[in-house]
Amino acid sequence: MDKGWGLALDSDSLGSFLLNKNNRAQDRMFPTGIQFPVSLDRRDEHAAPALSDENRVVVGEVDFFADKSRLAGHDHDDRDVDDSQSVVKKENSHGEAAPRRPDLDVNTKLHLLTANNGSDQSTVDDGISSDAEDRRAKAELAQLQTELQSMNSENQKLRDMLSRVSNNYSVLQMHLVGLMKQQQNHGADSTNDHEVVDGKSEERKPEDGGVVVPRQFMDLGSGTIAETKEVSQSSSEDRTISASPRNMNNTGKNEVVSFDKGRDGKRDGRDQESPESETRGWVPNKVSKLNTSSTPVDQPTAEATMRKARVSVRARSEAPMISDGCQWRKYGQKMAKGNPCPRAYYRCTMAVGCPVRKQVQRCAEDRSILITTYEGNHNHPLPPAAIAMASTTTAAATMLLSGSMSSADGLMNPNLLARTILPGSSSMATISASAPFPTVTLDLTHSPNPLQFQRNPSQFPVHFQGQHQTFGSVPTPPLTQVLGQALYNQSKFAGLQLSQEMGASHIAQQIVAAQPPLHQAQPPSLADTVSAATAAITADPNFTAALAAAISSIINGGSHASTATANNNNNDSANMTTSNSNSHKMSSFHGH
DNA sequence: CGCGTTTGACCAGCGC
DNA sequence: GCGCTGGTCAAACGCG
Repeated sequence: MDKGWGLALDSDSLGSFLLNKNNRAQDRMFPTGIQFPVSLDRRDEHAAPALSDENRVVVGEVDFFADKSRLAGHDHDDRDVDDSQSVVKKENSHGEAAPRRPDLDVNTKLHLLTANNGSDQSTVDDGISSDAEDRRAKAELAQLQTELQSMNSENQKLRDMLSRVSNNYSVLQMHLVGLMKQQQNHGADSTNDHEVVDGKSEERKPEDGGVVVPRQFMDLGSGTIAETKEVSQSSSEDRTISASPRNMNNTGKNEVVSFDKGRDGKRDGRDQESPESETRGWVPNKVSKLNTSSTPVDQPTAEATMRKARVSVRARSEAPMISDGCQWRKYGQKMAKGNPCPRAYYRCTMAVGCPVRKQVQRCAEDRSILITTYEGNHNHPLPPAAIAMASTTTAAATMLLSGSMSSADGLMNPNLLARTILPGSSSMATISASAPFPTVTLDLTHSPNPLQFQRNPSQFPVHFQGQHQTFGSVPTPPLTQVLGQALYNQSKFAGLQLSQEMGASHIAQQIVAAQPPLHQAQPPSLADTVSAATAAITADPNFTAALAAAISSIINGGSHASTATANNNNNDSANMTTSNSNSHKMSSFHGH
């Protein structure tokens, strides 16, 4: 993480900007001091505190067009100023601008992007107004009004959703504090009781990362999100639950069972006898005793459901396996149906009992594509770089999944979430309604031209159909595009409304631009943080899987950034193996 | 010798 | 009930 923070802002690439309901939404989202989880653990002076009132200007409820209109009122030396003004004037001429508020004047330096911004910029200043132009203008106005209404509707839904998420988060956070206090109280007679597996106490080694983090904390989300969902399990739940029978006893009741009770007697015996058994806490199939003592009896059901969520990364790689900063041990290989390439199974060995698994398989259609699927939450600290990167994406992932997690019908009503994340997105229906687990797929295999990358965010669809969610068609450089989506979601999470028509870098830049110049002298803002993260992340190939892991973390319930994993597509397994010569030593984190 | 991989066996879920 | 499939286990093996 020695990369510079510089973010090259290309003013020419600035797209439209929809600034909306900044603080108001933020206040609703994070009451009682809960901050927007975007702060990057960069341990860096540039790392901004989370989005907070102290660091944000109160922009208030700003109409999209009014906001853009404000651009005209500011002088700046950006070379796009004339175009922006032109557009603004035109928009004002339509009477769509909301009342201007001097205190909200923010010079975003944005080149406004509307459906017709490429052609109408000269139609105002020159004073020429033909009938054809009037008709076109009216049509545009109608279109814009429709879009505005749509956006407002989406915003409202989003705010409601975020409000629920925030409330849940607040409640669960307090619950966590209580649980941790309970754990401390029990610490004397049951040291590391949450780490006792099969009657054996796991050893926490400093090599894990220097910080001993209780698994309880690492599994925070698992439990908390499970709580939020425990009332909502239905038919799909049955599917998932049945897929995790080892969580249940033979009666199928939601009783908490210890690890060594989950499987049949034969397996139990093996697990108990095997010296490795304690390292095989395959959590998705086994319920932690931690939760036994700290959560409602029926929680394991929901938790088991959530743990089944997966994150899949599709990337082109000739290497047999992409290294991601974690240590993996192969424990199996199978021939999967419909694919001549074997599927390899790995488990994380960075810490004793880490439940994370991943599967690696080449795509049957294109064997240059390596599909890596992650499942589970790490129960150990990860390299700081991974944490930092994951922090950037956690909010996006939270937003990504908030609809599922915060509402009883989340998983059953994915369309709402789809509209929320990317309203209007209609392409690339990659769903597998039959998908056994909720899955987020990062498709990093597409390589459209750079212009598309810059200008066409439709290359970055997000889909929430069925229980399968996809970041699809991420172009080259894919990481930047992934970042763009993350930032897009993040911006929504923060109350900003950015145009879905923007490209990845646009979003990052506009988040930066959204920060009022007057506040530049203040401590790093969200924008600074994001821009810094943008610079670092877009240059860092580890980001991809960091995002994937972050999303996985959220899906599986771990809202903590440290659940993230970072991938580096450039390393092969040999490299990883070498770096893993010490089983307790973190593998090298390339690029940091 | 320790550690990781290979590989056949085993198990559970699911569909027919 | 049976077969298929995915996932995991663990002994055998290889490597440094």
